[in-house]
Formats: sequence, structure tokens, C-alpha cells
Amino acid sequence: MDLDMRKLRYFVAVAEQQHFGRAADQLYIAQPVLSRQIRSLEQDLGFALFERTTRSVHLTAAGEQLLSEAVVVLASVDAALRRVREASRGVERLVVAFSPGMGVSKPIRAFNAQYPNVEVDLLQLKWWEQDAPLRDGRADVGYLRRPFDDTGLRVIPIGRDRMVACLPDSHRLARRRTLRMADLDGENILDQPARRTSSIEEKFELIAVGHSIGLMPRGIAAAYSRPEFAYVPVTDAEPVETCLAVAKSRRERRIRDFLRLATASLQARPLAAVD
Amino acid sequence: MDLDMRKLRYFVAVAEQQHFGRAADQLYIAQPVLSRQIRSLEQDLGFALFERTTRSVHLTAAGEQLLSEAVVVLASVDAALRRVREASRGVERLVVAFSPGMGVSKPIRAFNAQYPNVEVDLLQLKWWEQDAPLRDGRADVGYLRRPFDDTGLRVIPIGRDRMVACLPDSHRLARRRTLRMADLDGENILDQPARRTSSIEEKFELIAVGHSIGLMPRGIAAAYSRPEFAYVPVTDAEPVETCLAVAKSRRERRIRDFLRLATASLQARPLAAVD
DNA sequence: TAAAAATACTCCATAGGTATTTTAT
DNA sequence: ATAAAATACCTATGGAGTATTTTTA
Repeated sequence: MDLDMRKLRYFVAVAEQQHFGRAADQLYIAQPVLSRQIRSLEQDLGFALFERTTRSVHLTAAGEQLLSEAVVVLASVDAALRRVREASRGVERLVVAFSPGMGVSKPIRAFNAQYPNVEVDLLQLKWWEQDAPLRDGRADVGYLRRPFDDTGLRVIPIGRDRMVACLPDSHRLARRRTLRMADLDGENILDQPARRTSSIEEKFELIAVGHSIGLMPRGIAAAYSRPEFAYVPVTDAEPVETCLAVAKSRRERRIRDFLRLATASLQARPLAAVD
Repeated sequence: MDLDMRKLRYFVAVAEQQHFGRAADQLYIAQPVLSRQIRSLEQDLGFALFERTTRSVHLTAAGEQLLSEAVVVLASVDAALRRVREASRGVERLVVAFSPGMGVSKPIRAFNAQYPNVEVDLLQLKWWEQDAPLRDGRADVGYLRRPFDDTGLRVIPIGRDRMVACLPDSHRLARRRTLRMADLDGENILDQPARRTSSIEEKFELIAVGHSIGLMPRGIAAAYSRPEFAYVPVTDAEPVETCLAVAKSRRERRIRDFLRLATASLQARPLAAVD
């Protein structure tokens, strides 16, 4: 049921050496042990990972896939353990999540300067799960854009992001300085996606071929912008609110400190996303 | 040495329940087993994860960190295993890596249409490791931007990306239609970063406060663009070459098929990055 | 004093070792 | 004929169980 990291390491060794004996040497274990462990792994999974004869060892399709997965799994487990060990030595850590296109470098630099002992990580949010990382502890604070589910979150509005139309350079409206919603009547409007059904890249592709016009917050447009698109503000579309958010249950010192600095830096100079 | 996924699951249960007995029930094991497994995990790691009395169980700092790491590790192992199982059932998979700002949706849609049985994944490359994923098997083909290390790779040039200057809206040169390198004399030029020492966001921040001018390929500028920046082509800066790349050792059918379609679609309509 | 974690002890599955056999080139 | 993987068999570690003790709010 659980994937065994030891077996996974053994598997990687055999896959890379294409040879049980050499892999066993490399792992400092006896060759029969390795044979048995790989068989056991194959039984756990329910399918073969190698096609073996006494003269050759080759990966199956599943084996190829497992090899590429194993490399990243082992590396990320290592990295995770490193961070946990750091935490055990008292290193503090703050994960700041942000929706694409929101400016976070300024408050983070301010925080870094004042709390040099706190490691700050960045986590780019997906538009279809803005709030989940704040709930499950992957992130401590987040810069989000409405709409999102704010139950259980402390939300501090920090500004509004104006809506822009995103259209191909060649479009008849592309040279306008501003637009109104009425100008878009009859166009196929692709608004901010509500499901993760298809990739955001696909939506932009639909815009590129001229089938649709995108209507989205300026920050999103900026984050995904392409040279062949024009972006025109839509003056009477309701701007979306941008917010700082934290899970209500999180009341750690470093989180309060970050919020204080972040809201202060708002006063000092507005973020890009702020009106 | 190896992190035990079973123990990790147990740990998550205790952390979430804040109670050994309830966690044991949830896991369908006896409470003493759980006590011993958690102790064993703590011994493996070398530090405590919980502060416990008979009345309360609380996470230590290291425990907090491990909890947030565990959630993502367990989820990504699950996802990895799912992909491996799919592979064992004959599902083919193609991972297309791309440097930020390179248009890949078109060839991928063409490939999807013709080979609907091949799952296509996207992997956004970091500018400091464009080629590594092609070597270690994380990606099958890549859309890269020079410079990168091409030893052992098959490289197909697909176009050139013009250099643009990236500067604050308020800069004296921001309204120019084009620039020449000579115009930038005396400016603090931040060229395409060569090390991962500091985040790319920091560099853009330096530009925002007016300390520097960025000089970068148009595609990168587009991918990271912000509303308050102006982008002006620099006509006499050497454009960077954009390429399709594959590890020479990879000669699978689906990879050849993708390359064929991708180069064909170049003829049909140039990519955004192509001159 | 009572709820809850820890300890003591069993049993058995499995990782690891050595010696040997099987098999495909 | 031989290199290399698989099998047989042994030991010891560690996971899981039940019964019991320890601890502190």
C-alpha cells in the first residue's frame, strides 16, 4: 500500500545500472537481496518494472514512468526533510502564496530586512485553488484575488484590480484606449475561468485565433500576457478585490509581523494591483 | 535513513487528531503501536515532533513543518503512483517542457488531435535549469531559449526572440518605440540572470524602483510583464535563438511524432517567439 | 481519580546475509 | 561455458497485537 522509499532507491539503482549485480555493489547490499526487493516492489505494484534475461535488464513502460517519477519523489522528500531539520534547529519559515500577477516582492523584501532569520518561500497559486493552501498549511499568508472561499480566513482588502479585455492585436477593438461592456456585445466573451476543466493556455489559444475575447483582472492579464495580444481596460466592468488572507487559526508571531509590515507597505506605496 | 511513508501517514493522523487514541482508531491500529511508531519516527529524525502530556498533544516547530511537508509529499507520491499505474495499462505520456513565455499550446493541440491516446503534460522550466529536465527524464521534449547546455541534446532551432528593454513607465526612455544599445549607455543594465542567487522577482523589483533597466528576450518580458513596466525593442541587441530540444538518447515513437508535428506547425504559422 | 500515553511481552513478516541453482547467450 | 539473475535457507530487526503501568490535569 505505502510506497517504500528504500525499494524506490533500489529500483532507481537497477534502472540506472541496467544490471542487478552492479546496482547491488553500488547500494552495498548482496545481489540476491536486490533481486528479491525488486520482485517485492513489482508485486506491491502489481506489474513488472523490468524485462530481464540473464544477459540483459530493460525497463518496461511502467518502469520508465516510475523512474522519472522516482527521481523527483526522492529529491522532494530530501528537500522536505532538509526543511524539517532546519525547523528543528529553530529556523523559522514563512510561506507567502500569491495569485498570478500580484506584486509580492516589496512586502517580502521589507519583511526580510526586518526579520532576517525567517526564511521566506513563495508559492504561486493556481486560480482554481486560491484558498486551499492557506487551509491545509502549505502557505501561511496569501495574496488573493476575489472571488475565493473566505470561510475561516481573515481577509484584509488591499485594493482592486480593474478588468481588461484581452484580444488579438488584429482585432477591430485592439487599438481602443478603453472599452465599455456595451462594446463587447455580440463578442464571445471568455470570462475568468470558474473550473479547471481545461487549461488556461487553451483559453488564451482561443483568444489568439480570434474566436473569443478574454475578460480578466489586469494582473492576470499581465501575468499571462503575450506579445501578440492587446489589453484594453473595460471601464464599467466591476473591478475585482485583491486581498491579503490568513487562516483564522494561525496566530503565530511571524504571521502577525508579516501582516503588519505588508499593510504598512501598502500605505507607503500602492501595489501594482492597487487602484 | 529513508523516510517511511507509513510512519508519515501515522504522524499526519496524530497531528490532525491531536490525540493518539483517536488517531489509532482512525488508522485501524492499536494505540500502543502508534505511540511506538511515532517515537521511532522521532528517533529516526533525531528530534521531537510532539510535546505530549497525558492530557494534551501538541506539535513542536519541527512537527508543524513536517505536517505541511507530509501533506504534499503524500499527495505527490499518490499522483506519481497513479501515473505509473496508467503507464502499466499502456497509457502513453509525453512531457513537454517550456521556458517561460514560449508558445506551446498550438503544437500540443495538434499533437492531441492526432494522438488522443497520449497524455500530454506541461512542465514550466526555470531559467536556471532549462536542460536538466530533458536529461534526467522529467521531460521528453523542451522549448528552450539560448543559452543552454546542449551537449547530448538534439536541438532544432525554431526562431529568434528579439531583446527588449524593460523599464518603469516613468523612465525617460519608456515612450520610445525602439532603442539601440547606445541609448542604454550609463544605465544600470540587468541582463538575463546567470545564477539563481536571487529571485527573478527581485530583479523586477530593482527595475520597478528605477535602479536598473532589464534587458531580456521578448518572451521572458511577456511572461513576467507587469502593468507598470514599459517594454521597448532594442534593435541592435543580438536576438536569442529559440529551440526545440530532445535528449539524443530518446528515440521513442511518440517523441518523433511530436517533433514532426511541432516542426510542421512552425511552417504553417509562426510561433509568437518566431521572427 | 480517570483519561491517556508509555511500557512489557508476545508473534510474525520481512530485510539482509551466504550458498547454490537455473537460464539464456 | 559462463555471466548473471533467481532460489533456498538462515538470522535479526521491527511492526502489530494484548495486557499493564505510569503520569498529570
